[in-house]
Amino acid sequence: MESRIERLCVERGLKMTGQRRVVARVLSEAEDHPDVEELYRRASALDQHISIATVYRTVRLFEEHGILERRDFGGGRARYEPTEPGPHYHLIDIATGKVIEFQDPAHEQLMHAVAARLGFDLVSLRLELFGRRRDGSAPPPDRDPPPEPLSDSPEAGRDLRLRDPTKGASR
Amino acid sequence: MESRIERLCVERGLKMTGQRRVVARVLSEAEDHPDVEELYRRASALDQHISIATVYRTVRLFEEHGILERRDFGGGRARYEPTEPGPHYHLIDIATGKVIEFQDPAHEQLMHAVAARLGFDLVSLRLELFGRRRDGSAPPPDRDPPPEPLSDSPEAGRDLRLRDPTKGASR
DNA sequence: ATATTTGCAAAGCGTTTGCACGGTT
DNA sequence: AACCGTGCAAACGCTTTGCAAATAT
Repeated sequence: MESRIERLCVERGLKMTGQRRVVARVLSEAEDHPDVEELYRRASALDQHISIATVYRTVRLFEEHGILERRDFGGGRARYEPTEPGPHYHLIDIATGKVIEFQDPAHEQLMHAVAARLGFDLVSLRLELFGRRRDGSAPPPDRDPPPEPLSDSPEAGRDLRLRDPTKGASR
Repeated sequence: MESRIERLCVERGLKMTGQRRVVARVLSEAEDHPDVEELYRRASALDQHISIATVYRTVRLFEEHGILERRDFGGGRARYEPTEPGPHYHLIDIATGKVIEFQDPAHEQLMHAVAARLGFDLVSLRLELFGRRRDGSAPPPDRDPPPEPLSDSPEAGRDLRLRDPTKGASR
């Protein structure tokens, strides 16, 4: 079966190799924001004939073609998610590392206004919220229209930079 | 002469060595958001007896003591600035890499509201604007109350990740 | 048939660290 | 005097890359 992302690749004229197909499929099925190592793990499960170097090359390629978006939630590794139509942002649960997506058009307007006030046209912006689940609030609250799609992902909630005491160094 | 940051160090009981004094002074005098290499360069100009490892250790120490804040404007290297009283954000000129600081209390409220809507207490957030100077707008516009302090800094305006064609790789 | 892609292992970058030495309190 | 900070160079973690073999069009 042809995955959604594979279809995008073909549309954009990318040469489809076996490993690209696998990565495309893994990405199409991802509900979260995996890093390269995680993609490699999932891809390997489907097809042993993939090296991590190829995964790196593939995500870069896909990103350059607008198929994928690279995110940096702190932690030193890039995270990826398929490009979605509208802009959205991320709230990271610092206790679990879970990532919740949300939109906020009002915020966008505000940032355009801020940039304009400073004499700039806003080209892009980066926004991430780090929060702690309110105890007393069951998992995601279920307001009228659900607060927007959500997704989860691994990663210790780290605000600054990594500092993993289980390993030697870090960056 | 004792620099502002040196004073903070003493207040917090840090042992003041020659190299820490120099780094403290460089930071006190910085109007921008230098990375470690730049700090090292400036510190070396004042005192040869400093190694870059010490600069790394010192900024980490200062950061752990709340004297310094680490920033990540993309580009793969951490940038530093002395801790300031209120929170503020950064707009990066993608043409020049210049960094302009701004505040926006309204934005903060909004983000608290967003987090609350999702069932979270906002612990911290990361916000950076990337923009292009409006041609037709002289440098920073001079509205009633000046649009807030500004500062500049090196760095190619790169949104994604580094990709410096003058060097081999990058991350 | 030919230009691209892959795997492997090595290199690169920013950052941290082990160790012996030197300076601070 | 005891401890802590420093310099050097080596190690680290993530990512990119050179090269020869494999593959897509």
